[in-house]
Amino acid sequence: MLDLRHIRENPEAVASALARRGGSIDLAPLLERDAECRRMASEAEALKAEQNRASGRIAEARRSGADATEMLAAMKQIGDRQKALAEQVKTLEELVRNELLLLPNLPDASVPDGGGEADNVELRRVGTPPRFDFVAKPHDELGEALGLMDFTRAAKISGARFASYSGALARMERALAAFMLDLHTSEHGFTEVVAPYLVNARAMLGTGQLPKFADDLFKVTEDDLYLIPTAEVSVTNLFADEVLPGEQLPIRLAAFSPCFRREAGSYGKDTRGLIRQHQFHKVEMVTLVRPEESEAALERLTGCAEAVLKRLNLAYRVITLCTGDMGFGSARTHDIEVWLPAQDRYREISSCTNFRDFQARRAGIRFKDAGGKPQLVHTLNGSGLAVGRALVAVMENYQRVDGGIDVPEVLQPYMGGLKVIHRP
RNA sequence: GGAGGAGUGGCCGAGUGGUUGAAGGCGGCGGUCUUGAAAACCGUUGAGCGCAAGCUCCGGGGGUUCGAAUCCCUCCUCCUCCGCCA
Repeated sequence: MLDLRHIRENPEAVASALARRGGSIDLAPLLERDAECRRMASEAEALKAEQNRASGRIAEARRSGADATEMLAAMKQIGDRQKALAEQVKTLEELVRNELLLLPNLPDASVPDGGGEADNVELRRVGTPPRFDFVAKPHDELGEALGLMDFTRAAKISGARFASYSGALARMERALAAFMLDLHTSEHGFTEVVAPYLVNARAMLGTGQLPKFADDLFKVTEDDLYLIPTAEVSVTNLFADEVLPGEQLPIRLAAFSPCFRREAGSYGKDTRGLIRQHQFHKVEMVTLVRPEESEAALERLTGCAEAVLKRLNLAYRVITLCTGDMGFGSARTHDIEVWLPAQDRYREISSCTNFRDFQARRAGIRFKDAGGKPQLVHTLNGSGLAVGRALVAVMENYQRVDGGIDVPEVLQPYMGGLKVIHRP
């Protein structure tokens, strides 16, 4: 959520920053409503003040045994007017807030302009894509040929975009997750955390999934809970409505969790294989920092995600998303894309974002600065990494001519020393 | 799921309709004392909105009243007992 005061004071700057994301947003109606709201609020406050003073006088009169009936009648009227006015203020405030909740974050000045994917800027390429002297197969073909991946049976019980895999592939999923968590906790200073997979609307609002993106979420209507699309939601909201002691920052948490996404509007995209599923696993890194540290924290976070790919010896590139391709709450995002031989291109495997105070304002996450004043933190998060897609990358990059899959060295200890996956 | 109890400031805890944003204690901060520290003593110490006056906030929402932390309704959370259960 944007700072309403900042919009009031810099309407043109905000409008032009928002325009960089594409589309056009007219802030005038919002500002008018806000001004109207504040006019009425100060009127209501004046009435309330009068009421409070009179209340004191009535109390005094009562004590001294004087007659207060006249005052009572007068106050009744003022009270009614005050109440009506206050109600209108509340309605207006809610309206303003609801509009505010629909505004995306302001892109950082350093973010490249652009309308979509094509305008993203590549920062660096790391590693060399492997060369095969045979035609590289897609992971789903490899998996099914190995008899370890089954989309048909998964569809039987859950429909499209669900998968089942077994044996060494299932174990590799677990190995990848464990490897990632171990790396982040032992070398990158993250603390591992388990948090709820079902959360309430307040949490979804805090990180920005609601109210705008309800269609992307699975909802359990019976209990008014949502399945998390990423652990970012539960982990970040762990600190909602808190004022953290300044010395606790930075907070770095890593969480493994399943993620659930309806993928509404992605019909026909990535219909084969594990790339785009309704349910997948991800290790998520969440960082809470002081405002002046968030820029550096984004680079650090990106580096932590990259470290996983380096250890797995997978080729990747890092790109900065342009204004038109960034997520709703993002001020600046780096995507990491891993090389997929069968697709002959890089595909997203991690997204690292600096939200600045956008989420903190929605969720109410603050810290006490040196002066003892509560101030909004900056929040960041990044995939470290998407486990399903990491499995895809390993399968495709480590495939053998015989249809087997070599197990990356760093994963072997997690797989009982297994070096090659063959058809059982 | 059933029965009962409770939700007050960073924490503990008083407060059952009238200057109570809220006694007291702990903790924090500042000071006195001390070579220094501890102890003791004194002072100070919530947040949001507003240029300010001022207004709001005692789990959330609603109601009664001139006036509510205090009364009523409702929801949520926690605790105890019973039931069920990975």
